[in-house]
Amino acid sequence: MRLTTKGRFAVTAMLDLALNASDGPVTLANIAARQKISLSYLEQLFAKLRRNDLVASVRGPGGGYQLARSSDQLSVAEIIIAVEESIDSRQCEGKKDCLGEGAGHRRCMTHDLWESLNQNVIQFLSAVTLAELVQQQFTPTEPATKTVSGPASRVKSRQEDTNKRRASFAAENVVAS
Amino acid sequence: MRLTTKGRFAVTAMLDLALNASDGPVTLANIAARQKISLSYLEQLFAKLRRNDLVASVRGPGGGYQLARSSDQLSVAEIIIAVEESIDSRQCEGKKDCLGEGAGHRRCMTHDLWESLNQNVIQFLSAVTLAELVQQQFTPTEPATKTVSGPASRVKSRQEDTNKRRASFAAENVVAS
DNA sequence: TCTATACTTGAGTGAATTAGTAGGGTATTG
DNA sequence: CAATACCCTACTAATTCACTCAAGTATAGA
Repeated sequence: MRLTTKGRFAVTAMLDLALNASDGPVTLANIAARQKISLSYLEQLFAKLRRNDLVASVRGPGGGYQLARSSDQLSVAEIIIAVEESIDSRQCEGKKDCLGEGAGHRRCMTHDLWESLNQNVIQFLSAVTLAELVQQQFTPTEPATKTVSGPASRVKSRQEDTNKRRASFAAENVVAS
Repeated sequence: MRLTTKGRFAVTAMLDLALNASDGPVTLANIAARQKISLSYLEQLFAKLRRNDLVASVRGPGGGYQLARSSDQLSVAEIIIAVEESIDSRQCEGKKDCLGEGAGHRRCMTHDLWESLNQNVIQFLSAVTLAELVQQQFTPTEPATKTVSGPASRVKSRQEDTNKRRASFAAENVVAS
């Protein structure tokens, strides 16, 4: 999966935008200062966000950026895809198999697995809106296990079908920074 | 998320191992030939797989590798974590915030989101066993996954039934959008 | 024992990608 | 008309990836 600082900065910046929406357009300089992100880098990211109609710009003095839609209509997936230009893992190296939809063409053995994973991730991120992230800023939340609304929190409770080894394995491998 | 060719090759190789388990230990040279992966690279990967007790090695002539457990006790998550050593995205750059569990310590704004995503991915991959991948080799399946919901079409409804995850992988299931 | 087989390890490297910088523009408004 | 702030292109240092190379160690069968 492709998830770099680009994507994370973009989400952070959009969240900042949402949080400061009340005072008119927000300048990149402000975001840069608040979030400690380089201005030049932000400009790059916002160019893409704008091209994807996730933000609207206002030029001239007093200008800045605004969300293009209400925050509950903006998903994290959109933001990441906009700046990363594809959320996919780099595809199964397409040399011999796995290139296509060709009729009798054989896909590589694990093709479906990765595709399935991609869908899972996209679905997860599509279900998280900026509005939810905003909300979360006001509810400091105790330990992250109680996480944000989204598929994961439900998954947590329906774990009984997996055997214990795997369950505990997964749990202890979620490293907290 | 961290998912490179390392992880993909490892899963492919393990699958190859599972598929050829009947003829005794499988040599890396064979896997390399069948899967078109460099032998030296495979050796690196299998060193890690062995250290994590996912495979057992048999030395000497006629030797090779075997799965350490039955294929339905081996999850894809384990394999990937073994070779990638952590499945996390590179953490929220831990400079000032987001370093810890410190009592009143402030986490960066999107910390919970990424952690939640990680859990989701691990959960997903933990639920897929090698045995299931083996099974899938014998049921070619129609193009399982259709085009994913693009940025424009957002997923409104939450994923309700997480037990379907496995089914969505084996059979086909399109993201409702 | 001898030796071919096969696992095991560590170091090194070229190519690609990332994470930014630099330095110009262009549009708008007070 | 000048200050503000968006806009765009190109460049680069550092990191990471995806291997390769070389030198072992252990074992089984002749």
